Amino acid sequence: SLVNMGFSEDEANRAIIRCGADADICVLVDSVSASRVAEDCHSRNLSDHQVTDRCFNSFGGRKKARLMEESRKKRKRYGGGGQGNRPSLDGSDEESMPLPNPMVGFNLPGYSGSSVTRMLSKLDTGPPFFYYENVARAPKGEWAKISRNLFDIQPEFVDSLHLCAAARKRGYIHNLPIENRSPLLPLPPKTIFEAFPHYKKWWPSWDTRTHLNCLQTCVASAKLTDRIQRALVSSSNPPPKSVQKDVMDECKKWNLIWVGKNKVAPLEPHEMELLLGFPRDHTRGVGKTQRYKSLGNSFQVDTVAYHLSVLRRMFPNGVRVLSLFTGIGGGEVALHKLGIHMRVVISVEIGEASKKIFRSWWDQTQTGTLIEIDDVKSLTNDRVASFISQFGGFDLVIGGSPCNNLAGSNRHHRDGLEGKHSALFYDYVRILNFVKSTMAGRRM
DNA sequence: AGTAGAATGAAGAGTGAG
DNA sequence: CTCACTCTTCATTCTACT
Repeated sequence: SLVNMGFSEDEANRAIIRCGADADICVLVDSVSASRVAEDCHSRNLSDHQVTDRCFNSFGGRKKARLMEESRKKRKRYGGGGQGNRPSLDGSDEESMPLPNPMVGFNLPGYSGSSVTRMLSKLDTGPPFFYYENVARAPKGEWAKISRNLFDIQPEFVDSLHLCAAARKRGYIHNLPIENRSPLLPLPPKTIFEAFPHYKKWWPSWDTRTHLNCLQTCVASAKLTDRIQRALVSSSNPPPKSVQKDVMDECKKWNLIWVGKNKVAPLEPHEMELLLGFPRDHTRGVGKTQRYKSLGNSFQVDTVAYHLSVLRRMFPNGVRVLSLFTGIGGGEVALHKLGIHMRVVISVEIGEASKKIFRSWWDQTQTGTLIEIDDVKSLTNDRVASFISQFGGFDLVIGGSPCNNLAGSNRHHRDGLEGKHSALFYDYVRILNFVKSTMAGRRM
């Protein structure tokens, strides 16, 4: 089982020796986790100054002054409560919801211990637990609006670049505990070269990227990469600064990698799967365009799994999940890789390709009950109520609502939360509130 | 009906000099 | 503090072509 969950045979054996052959799978996973974290800290202290700096030394000089200033503002905005969960009540302040720098959320593996504590009101702690996700850089004021609709809980902004080799700036609002989180193991490759060592030989010294930019839904055309290749072949080595700049601009814009002499190319779908924490070929079976699209719209599994890891101790017998906007199942893959059994998943997803991908993964890996629903609009409160009585409630309501009208890449209809697609957020709110009130009424 | 290619910037945040 | 500048961004729409 441990090997199937992605641990090495060696690690599994050591854990079994430590804990005994009849130990619970959760105990074994914890054991491997602990030893990996210990190892990771050890090696980092010796070699990785960059991370160490960010960890411990980033509060000096001007940065400190700025952070102090930030926290002053925050205290003012949040009424001096110190926990940062409740906005001020006067409503006179503008809707500022500053993004943290570095964007590491409440805490991340390898970034010292839990740096933040928070207190949630009893009304907010559930059941059920809920987990909401969307792009961090939404238009101004939109995250304040999202937060207002989700019990004024402060978003946790994380750039997955701190956990894997590609950037992914996202905001998460959830009512999960934030202490005693544990990362998915093995830890994902943290740099481009760790993820793709075989490309190192083609990587020019003047391309200093260590991380990729955000994986999006479209990729560069072969004609573009051809043009770049021709430009490089017909210039000196190394090329003049102007050519370098043009090439680098395209590489960053389109997330290109060096796959041959003077040859760049977009990531293959299976390489995106790797970066996002999915099993290889997870999205295989649909057209390439669909694979790119659904991967670009997906969770970064390791990031989500880190947040969800606290559920493992709380639900040793598995969880009942209401999964809205399931997509290719990033949340479910995270739970599975954490070793958390899914007794029930009600999955709402409208995309045919995504549904096919998710169903195929489920059939291969899961034994629980899966119920699929096409449209979130057709999941009426009555239907939710009948699911609640059928399964006795939900333990987790999870989903990232459509980002189309929030995302910076959208030139045409970046209309904010009220946009055609992104307005489905309010169905997430509707359903979550209904589940909460129904379960509270039945004292589940 | 589906795919590939190309064109379509603004918005915010961060940075560093002055 | 201002100001100029750099950087990044879960995308949409139209066209040409199988």
